[in-house]
Amino acid sequence: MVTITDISKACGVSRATVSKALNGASDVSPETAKRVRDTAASLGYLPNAAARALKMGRSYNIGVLFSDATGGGISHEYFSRILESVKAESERLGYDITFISKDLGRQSMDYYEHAKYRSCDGVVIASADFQDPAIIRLAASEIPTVTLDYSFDSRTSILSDNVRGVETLVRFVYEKGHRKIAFIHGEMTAVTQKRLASFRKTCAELGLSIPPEYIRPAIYHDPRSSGLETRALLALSERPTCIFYPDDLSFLGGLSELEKHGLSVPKDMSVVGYDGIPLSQVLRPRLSTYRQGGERMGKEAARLLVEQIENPDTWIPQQITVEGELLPGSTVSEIG
Amino acid sequence: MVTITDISKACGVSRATVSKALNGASDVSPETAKRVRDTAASLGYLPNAAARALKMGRSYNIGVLFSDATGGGISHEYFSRILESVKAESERLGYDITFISKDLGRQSMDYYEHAKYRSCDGVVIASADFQDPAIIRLAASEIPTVTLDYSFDSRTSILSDNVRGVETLVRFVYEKGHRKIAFIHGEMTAVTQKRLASFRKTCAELGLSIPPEYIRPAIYHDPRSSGLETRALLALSERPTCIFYPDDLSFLGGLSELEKHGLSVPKDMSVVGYDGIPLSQVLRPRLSTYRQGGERMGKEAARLLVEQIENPDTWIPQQITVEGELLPGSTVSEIG
DNA sequence: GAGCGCAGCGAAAACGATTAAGTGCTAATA
DNA sequence: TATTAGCACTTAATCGTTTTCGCTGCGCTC
Repeated sequence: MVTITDISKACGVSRATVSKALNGASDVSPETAKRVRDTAASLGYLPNAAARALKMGRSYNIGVLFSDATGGGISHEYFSRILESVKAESERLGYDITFISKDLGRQSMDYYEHAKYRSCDGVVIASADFQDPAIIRLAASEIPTVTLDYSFDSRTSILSDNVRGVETLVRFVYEKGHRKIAFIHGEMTAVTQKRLASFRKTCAELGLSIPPEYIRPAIYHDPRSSGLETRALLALSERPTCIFYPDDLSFLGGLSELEKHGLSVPKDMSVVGYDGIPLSQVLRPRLSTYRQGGERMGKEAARLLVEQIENPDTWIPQQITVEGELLPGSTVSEIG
Repeated sequence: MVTITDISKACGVSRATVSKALNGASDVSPETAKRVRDTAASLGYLPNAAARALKMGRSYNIGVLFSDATGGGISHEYFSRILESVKAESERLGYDITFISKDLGRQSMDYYEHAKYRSCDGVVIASADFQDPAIIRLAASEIPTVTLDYSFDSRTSILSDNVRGVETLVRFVYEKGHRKIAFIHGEMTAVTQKRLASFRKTCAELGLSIPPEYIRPAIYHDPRSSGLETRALLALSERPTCIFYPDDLSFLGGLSELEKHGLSVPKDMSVVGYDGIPLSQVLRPRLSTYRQGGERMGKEAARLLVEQIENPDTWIPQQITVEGELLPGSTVSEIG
């Protein structure tokens, strides 16, 4: 491994000067700087991130936290899109990313300890159980963090506009003439609460009274669970004309249940999804859904985290909401 | 930050002893060891990964390489499943994972340099253009590597059993009575070549002669492209009775094209996919496909990489093939 | 010619951990 | 009794960088 010392010997200057030259310090002559850079290149010098991190207390490494327990694992479209854009933007800004987890090997660490151990300059909390004390500890620590889809007090967060998304969808189906709208939702997280509240509020604004049995709990990304709720809805004496699903994938569970009952979409039943994953636009009929701005969210998360890392003193926590867009699709029929 | 020095002061022993006690070295008395561990715990000591890496030349960090250029980005089911299992297994074995890329910030590095810079103990090459000189350089370097779905000479690799997978599917549809089988394949990578060769070989073994126009190039994970090829197949004077798609997602493009022609699956046309992503088993009809053992592959990759890292001298490169399984589904009809 | 400022460079001390070599000490062996 | 062996610990060097503080000469001013 070629080090700064090798360069200093080859150039006949001190290690201090080499370091300064390589980092563009002002007190080294242009000629020396060039000579140093040239020999560094010809020797194939690479800085040593560990030594740097040790000395500077900065690792140029940011942690990403995906706790799969909540079912928000990497392999869900929405999260992998976020991960990909966090990665791309971080790298653009000169930071690597490392996954942060509980329990590394036989050492048991919590998230905060893990991040400290790797001296992460900051952490993106992408998907987690926000009630978990370990998450709360991390968010309350001195380590810069950005959370996605949840706001801790006086910390920076990026939010998908769930309120607006649901409102947009409700108004969309309302305008198509639907009045009996059912809402199948996921587990009761902060996100779900917002969506449900928005659903209720928008319905109220539109003068719709939604019977309680139209609002049904299911599980995100679980077609089986939403299939069961669909069946329950179909068993009602007064069936809805339109069903909201917790996400695009859940819709598929509903779809097969509808088909079992001989109902076709959208002729006999209108449906909408949520997320706008690529798949939803490849299906026939194209799903009516709301596309969350995952890549924008990931990019903003990385950007704000780095800004916070590099300006710790002047940093003011922000909550940014990233808008999505309605994908009209064709699973909502014009009625009445 | 509490360091080993703080502990040594609190305990009245030298830093060396603290280090040894914490790492379970033999030449420290049980009592001292306990005292050190206790004060370490009470002080909230955390080792510093950077200092460790610097001194030991081992970072307990493994690099993961996903170059999105090839379309094998993180957000495809198959790859995110692999990523997730690589992550889980690595963490179980005490290693963190960091993404390796070209170009970190304004520094331009190739993969090898990046891995060196972060002193990764090894790299999992999960998805990449294996012709890329930068990849070749990495694979030829002294850094332990494991590649997925590609074998470099005398390096360890994990392969999906593409040959067997395609053979299984061909025999499956053959037994259902199909004789006119079309094969839409993805870009001509090593994997594609294997699949195509297996298709040809199995057909030959079964005495089927496949007209050249039944074999059509498309693009992986691109429903549009496979839709076009489907259209071309339907335009033939002698249509196939069964179509192979490059992957499950591509099938959806074919499906919508078939529907446009008023053909229903599997009544008028049988189809099979590849990958066996969860979605494929939620669709109605359930897709007949071959499920690749992504999580097994990721797990094996991590396991073998760590084994290689920890036994560099006695390491013998291996090629492991991970079997998948047929998901019969119901998109292949019984004919003849 | 004394005094001053400045540009360019170097010496040396960190950062936090590991580890080879060495130091006393007690107890067992020859 | 002298030697050895082993235990439990310490000393000090080391990994590759960064950074503070000084030092040296040079040119300029008064």
